[in-house]
Amino acid sequence: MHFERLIKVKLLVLDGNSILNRAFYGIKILTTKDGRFTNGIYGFLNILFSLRENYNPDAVAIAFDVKAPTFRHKMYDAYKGNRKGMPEDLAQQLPTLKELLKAMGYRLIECEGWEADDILGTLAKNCKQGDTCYIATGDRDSLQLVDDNVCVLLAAPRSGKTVTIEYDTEKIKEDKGVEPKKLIEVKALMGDASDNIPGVQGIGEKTATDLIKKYGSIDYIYEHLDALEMTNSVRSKLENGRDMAYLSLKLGTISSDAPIETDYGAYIPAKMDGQAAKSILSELEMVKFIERLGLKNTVITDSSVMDVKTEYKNIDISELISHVKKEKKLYFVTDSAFGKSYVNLGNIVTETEFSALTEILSDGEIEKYTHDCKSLFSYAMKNGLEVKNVAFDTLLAGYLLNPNSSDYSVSTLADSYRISVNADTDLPLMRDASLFRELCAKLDGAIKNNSEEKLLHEIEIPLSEVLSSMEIEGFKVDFKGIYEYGLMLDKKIDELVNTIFGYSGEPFNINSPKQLGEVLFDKLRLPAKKKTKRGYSTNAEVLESLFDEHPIIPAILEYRTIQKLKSTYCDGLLKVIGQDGRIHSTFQQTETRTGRLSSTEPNLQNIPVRQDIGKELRKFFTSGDGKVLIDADYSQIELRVLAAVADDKNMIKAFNDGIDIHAITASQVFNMPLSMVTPLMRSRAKAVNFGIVYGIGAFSLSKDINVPVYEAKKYIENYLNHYSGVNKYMENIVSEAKEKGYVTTLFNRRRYLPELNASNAVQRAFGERVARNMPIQGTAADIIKIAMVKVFARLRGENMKSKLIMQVHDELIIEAPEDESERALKILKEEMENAVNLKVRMSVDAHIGKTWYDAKG
DNA sequence: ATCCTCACG
DNA sequence: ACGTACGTGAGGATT
Repeated sequence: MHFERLIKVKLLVLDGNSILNRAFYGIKILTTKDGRFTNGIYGFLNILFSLRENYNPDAVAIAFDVKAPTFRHKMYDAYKGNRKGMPEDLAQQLPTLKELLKAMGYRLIECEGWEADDILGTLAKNCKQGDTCYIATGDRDSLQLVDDNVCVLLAAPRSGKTVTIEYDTEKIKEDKGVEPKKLIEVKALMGDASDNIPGVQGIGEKTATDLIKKYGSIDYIYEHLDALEMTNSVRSKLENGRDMAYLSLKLGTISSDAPIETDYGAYIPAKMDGQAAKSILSELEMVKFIERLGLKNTVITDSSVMDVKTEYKNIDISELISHVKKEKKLYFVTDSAFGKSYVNLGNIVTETEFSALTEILSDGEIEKYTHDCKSLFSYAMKNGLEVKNVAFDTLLAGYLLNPNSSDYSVSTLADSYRISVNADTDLPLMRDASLFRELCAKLDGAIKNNSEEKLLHEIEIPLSEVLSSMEIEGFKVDFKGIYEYGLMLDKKIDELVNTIFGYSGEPFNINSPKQLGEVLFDKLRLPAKKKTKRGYSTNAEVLESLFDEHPIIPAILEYRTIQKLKSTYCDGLLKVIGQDGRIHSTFQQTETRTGRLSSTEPNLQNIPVRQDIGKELRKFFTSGDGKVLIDADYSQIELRVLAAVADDKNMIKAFNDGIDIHAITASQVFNMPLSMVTPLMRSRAKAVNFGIVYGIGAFSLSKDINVPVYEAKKYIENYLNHYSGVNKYMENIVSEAKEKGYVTTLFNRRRYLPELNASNAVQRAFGERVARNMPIQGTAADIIKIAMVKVFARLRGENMKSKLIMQVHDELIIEAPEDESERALKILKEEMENAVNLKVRMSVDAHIGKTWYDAKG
């Protein structure tokens, strides 16, 4: 007896393997800290979630292939060898994905002897009147399944992301010119190389579509071949290709009789097993999805700030303070919540409360546990307070534990380090507090485990205070000067635009690489050298190679330079000058994967210097009245670090003897006495030195210094022969990285390198270069950070008014009252040179000037 | 949101 | 056959 279902069901069927494949190739690389690949799962979930949102299915079926191939696929294989298997990086992800989907309540379909598309076919075929079947797949083959109730959602890569395009009967007719059912007939005639469908030799898409449109089917065509109207050439191709046409038809037709449950009601999702799903997602470090499934810990988030504030009103401040004093610990999350003892700074209003806080913050006996101590230091500094004894910081710790991450919020850290809420209190605030305490303990353990305690407590935490001071001090600039410089640039831009339009014969947007490409390479017929995803490449390298080909090229190059100066620097900087006439950049301490700082809003670490016209800008970066700037930079810090970490005797000696390192390198690479080294040779050797630090390849070096690849290769070989310590280091560091999964700096800063396990050779090579470079760039970053902490302490300790105001990776700037300047310079140089004690001595050049332009020396 | 380009070390 | 040196941030165009 069969009862018709009363409720009509919208069923979403996913071709699991195909979607996973699309997702995998759509996302570059994504792994957990220990190097497990997760990009396929990540992309799959993104697609699944977006389908759920867009189509709101009542039921979901997810089909996966089971190894044993079907008859149809056996024929494939017989016809054209083995089909490509799944890459190892992806195959590893499959079992976890399945487990997760089950935990989410979905029913998976795996049917011995049947592939996923046959399952799709069967479910499509069984779509009952009134039901709707959506088929999500990346395989165009499935388009043949479309009918009035069946719609295919084709996943396709579109500019880096995977989007789904909806195909119903109309859309297919429009696109392909035939009904969905006829698609397979067309394909049987035209073939499909990517699917190993042979088709009829010599029949292409156009002819195939026309034939099927006219005659309806392959059967009909072959039954009436002699009588049908067509050219003799097509007729004879069809005659010769008869067997292939029928074979192709078989190969391309998706089965619809897989032995599976076909009642859509059976695929209505079960209740999610939240615990299981959450545990899998935490292992995958996919906090975003934990949130999307509503499984997130209820921790300190923006919404809970309100709770804190309302509850705070009932707290007796003096009780709180005496408690903190007794415990000797203050858990402190700025503008959010505290630990067992908690205070919200936003609520500190009365005088007694304020002074009480002063007392606690500056009490060195009381340990402060923070998340983002830089903002605490800033708050204190702006209010004339001092913060002593920051004992732990979860933001900095999270960064040190994995600098590859991009989200170090308390809630995310809590989820990725598997902190669960101890729900023994009904006060949400207490729950947050205990969670934060547990997070501190957990991260502290992890830091110790990695031997990163010194890095955290002696470098990063003290550095936070230095950075907060630098941000607050800011850099004085000459508003009027920048403005007028901008007017001058505007005039030049006008002239250049006229010149360029004169050559192009028509106005166009020079800033648009697309339009520029069309003008240069279509209209003016200049030879295009390179292509990008979106069209012709018009970058400086390409334009320079065309420099003498057409007078428009030099004009465009100059336009680009000036336009950049105007928009990024003049307009950009004017926007961010404060009321005090100073620019207060933000120094990001948890941004880079190597341990460097970065600078934002504005970025003051990329103010022009290499070209004269841009360098002018530095004349507008000045010191306050009665003050000067002291600019000090390390000479070749990265090469010195290389010499030290590689323990290369030759290079160490060269540096310690004070020899020009690029010149001596040239004499080695070109095998001649130092006195015979020409400037050209020196500059090439310099490029080799740089290249070595970056993990060099002969190809890139040859491009950089304009010599043949074999020549570049020879230079590198000579180099590594002479600097044998460097050679050994480069080999060892890569094998060590492969073994451990990460590399470290001299001060134990760590970077994980999941790329080293990639099956893709390009990604692996990248991982190897990073393995060679990060310990060098990172150690240099450690060194200047140590110097900053020391300089800051000296200036403060000696009650000087001089202040650190800038860092540009190997360069520090102090703003000093004129009468302190010589002393400040001495301190700066001394602390920088003696920040660390390596076998290679560090050398610093320092200059005093009224502007950055002058002080740079 | 992502790409392209280009500024810096 | 393909891509091609490490690390950043910002503006403008395009999707």
